[in-house]
Amino acid sequence: MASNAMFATVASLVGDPARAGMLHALMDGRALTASELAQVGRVTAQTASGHLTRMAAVGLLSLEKQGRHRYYRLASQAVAQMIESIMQVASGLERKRPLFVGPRDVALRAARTCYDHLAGRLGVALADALVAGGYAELASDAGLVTDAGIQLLHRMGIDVDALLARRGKRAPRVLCRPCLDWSERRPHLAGAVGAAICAHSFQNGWIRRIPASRAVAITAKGQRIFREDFGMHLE
Amino acid sequence: MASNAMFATVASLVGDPARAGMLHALMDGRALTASELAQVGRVTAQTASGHLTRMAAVGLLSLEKQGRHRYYRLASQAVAQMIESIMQVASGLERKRPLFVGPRDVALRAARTCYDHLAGRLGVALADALVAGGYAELASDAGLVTDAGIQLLHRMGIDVDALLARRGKRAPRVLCRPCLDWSERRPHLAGAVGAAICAHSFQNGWIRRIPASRAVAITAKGQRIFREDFGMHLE
DNA sequence: GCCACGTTACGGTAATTACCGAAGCATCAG
DNA sequence: CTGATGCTTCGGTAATTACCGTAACGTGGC
Repeated sequence: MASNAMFATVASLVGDPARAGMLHALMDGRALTASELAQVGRVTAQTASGHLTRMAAVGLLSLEKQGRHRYYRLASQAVAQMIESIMQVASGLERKRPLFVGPRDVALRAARTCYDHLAGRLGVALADALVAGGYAELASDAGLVTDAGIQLLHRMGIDVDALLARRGKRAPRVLCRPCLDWSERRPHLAGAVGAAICAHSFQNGWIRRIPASRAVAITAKGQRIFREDFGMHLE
Repeated sequence: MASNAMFATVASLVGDPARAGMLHALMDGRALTASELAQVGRVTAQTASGHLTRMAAVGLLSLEKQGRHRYYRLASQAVAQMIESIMQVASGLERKRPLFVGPRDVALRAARTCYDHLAGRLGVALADALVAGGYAELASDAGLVTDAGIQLLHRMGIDVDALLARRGKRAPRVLCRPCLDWSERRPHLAGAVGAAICAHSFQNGWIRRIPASRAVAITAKGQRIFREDFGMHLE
């Protein structure tokens, strides 16, 4: 098969520790500058520049010039899903050896973004609450939002119909993708619906980003809404 | 984060051309001997042995000794999904340059297995037929089998209820996972239901494996059943 | 016992590649 | 213009690692 070479190229690019760190940092879906990425990759600016150029040339990253800054981001959702699935395997394999949890990990495990949706205990709790309330059904393979769920989201200000219309065809049911959480080992809500909820949570100030991290903090307002409107149990 | 090292290790293992070829060959879900894998990786037996030992040590592969043969297979479905997602990215990036299609690719594009389910034009046609007949609904994120679909599968001899019971909880609906086909660029049926259909197709002689390849051939019996019972359009 | 076969362990070699220092561009501020 | 900042290009070095030849180790057949 012809694509075998490109397959190895892609995996090989991801396989370098410095580049892996950069990609990891980009998993929150934001665009970062070359300097920031050099920092998270723990290499000098020159080395980082080379890495970034290569990844952009192949198409893993997309580049946006802005003044004297160069913002790199993941090129597509497919790339994010690929990284997610590798993390999935890696965390599964690592579980066999003793695992130290640093202080930064604590925040990450509590709540973080996974490219475009919520993950960590927050993400899992959200998924659990939606399932418990009959708003969604979630299996390991796939999930769907029930009519009650569509109404709930609409009340919260998320127009699911517009979401579907934007994606072309109007499906008879609102389907969503489950994403197995690497820290909680439980599925949470991904896909278009998960992304919409995450974006809406940021816009309305329910959560905010913790600087220099993929972790997010839940605001007081968010605490109330998640608890009262979604029926979530945030320990 | 601690798992960054393992993340890079995993991706790095997949990133070597020889190992990539081996993993690619293992994507049909079968177990292959070290010699066979050396052949597909285009390396000598000694080199292959080293590769295989490393991948098994990390946990990407599982090993089964049988007489003087050593059978290696993908360690888990998670590994298969990871490879699938990398192929996804790789084929998307490669599409930009002219692509020559070898004679072996023709068979692969027509019908092949993707770890545990059907892919290629056969897989896509199956998915299309199920959707067209109202037996399934398939979005890019997720999919589900309708009641009519459950009945159809039951008539064909696939007990969906048993399938769900085996997976623990009985979900209110039969959900399934869509898998974007790298050759057809269209979703086909994966997940538990996809795997069951594939296994059943082999057992009942609707399809058979083409030796030394992930490609499968559709038997005369299969042609008839796919066409008449499933309503598929095989070009 | 023997031989054939599949597989693994141990050398040395060759190629790849990540890395940084120094220097060169580009952009913005003054 | 001058300086400062962000980023890239170039050159040389060091480390990693894939590879194979040879040899040894198991297993099964005779």
